[in-house]
Amino acid sequence: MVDIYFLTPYICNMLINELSKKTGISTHTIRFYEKSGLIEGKQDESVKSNNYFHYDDVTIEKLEFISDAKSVGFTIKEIGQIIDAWYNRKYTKKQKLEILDEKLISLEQKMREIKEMKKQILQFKDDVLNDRC
Amino acid sequence: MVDIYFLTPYICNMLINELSKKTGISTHTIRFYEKSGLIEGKQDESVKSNNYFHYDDVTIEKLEFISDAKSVGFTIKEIGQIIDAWYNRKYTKKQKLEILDEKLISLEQKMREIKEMKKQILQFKDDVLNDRC
DNA sequence: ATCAACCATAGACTATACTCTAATGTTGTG
DNA sequence: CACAACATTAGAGTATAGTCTATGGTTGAT
Repeated sequence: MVDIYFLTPYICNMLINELSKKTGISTHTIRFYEKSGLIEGKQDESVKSNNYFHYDDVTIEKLEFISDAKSVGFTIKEIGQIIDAWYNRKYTKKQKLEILDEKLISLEQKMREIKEMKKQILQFKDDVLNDRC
Repeated sequence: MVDIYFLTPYICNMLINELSKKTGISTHTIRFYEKSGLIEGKQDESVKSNNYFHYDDVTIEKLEFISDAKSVGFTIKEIGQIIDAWYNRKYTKKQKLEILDEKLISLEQKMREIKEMKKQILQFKDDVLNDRC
């Protein structure tokens, strides 16, 4: 009997419920992300009795990346571009690097915006403390 | 004749079209923000022939703040809380400082998420450059 | 006085990102 | 072998944040 784990690229194989528990993202939302093309489960061809999707550890990483990205204002579409530039074969090497560089620039911009906001909120605090508002 | 500008807190008085041009935000969106309670124009009581709203320079600052905040993932509701904590009288001093501190913590969190994303995208670039994807 | 360029309100419409329900099938433990 | 706890798809419903249209009034330059 051959150990299947030597034959698959999957370190770990889980169904959607386990993936949901490990990431804190609901199964509904995970399915929504899958329909949106951000992640991808695999059906086991050798099992004919069901059509369950299996997910690996990379999917957990992707979902954590998606959570971070959404939290700082990236859209599903933008997140999809990043993931595709990393994982997908539909782009050339050059295109991938262009997309990733573009997103790095967005990140720098967001970082500046956060610093500006922080400065302003500290000023607001100062205004409140000194009864200027 | 008394100069009205000595009697008002307004440095500059403009109508919605000028405000739109100065901020790059459409008049529709500005009105939407006004309905949402983020900004507030003032009608000139002495003018009976129209009901035009007038905006001051602080409104420009607020709109720029809103743009930054939206860009890094804050919702209208959260932005409203910040602006109210700064400008509004409906909170006590203590409540205002609590809200502002809470938002500073959100900003720190977002900054961490951005740094994490940056690290990952740099890794993605490395993967692409070394044909690991 | 005319007319383009503005102003206002109300409400319909759209896109995004979920979130939930219904209907139905599968698995595994007592 | 029952049945709780899982799985699937399709599609409806919701919240958020605009975006647009219609209708009607005002302003200011010619």
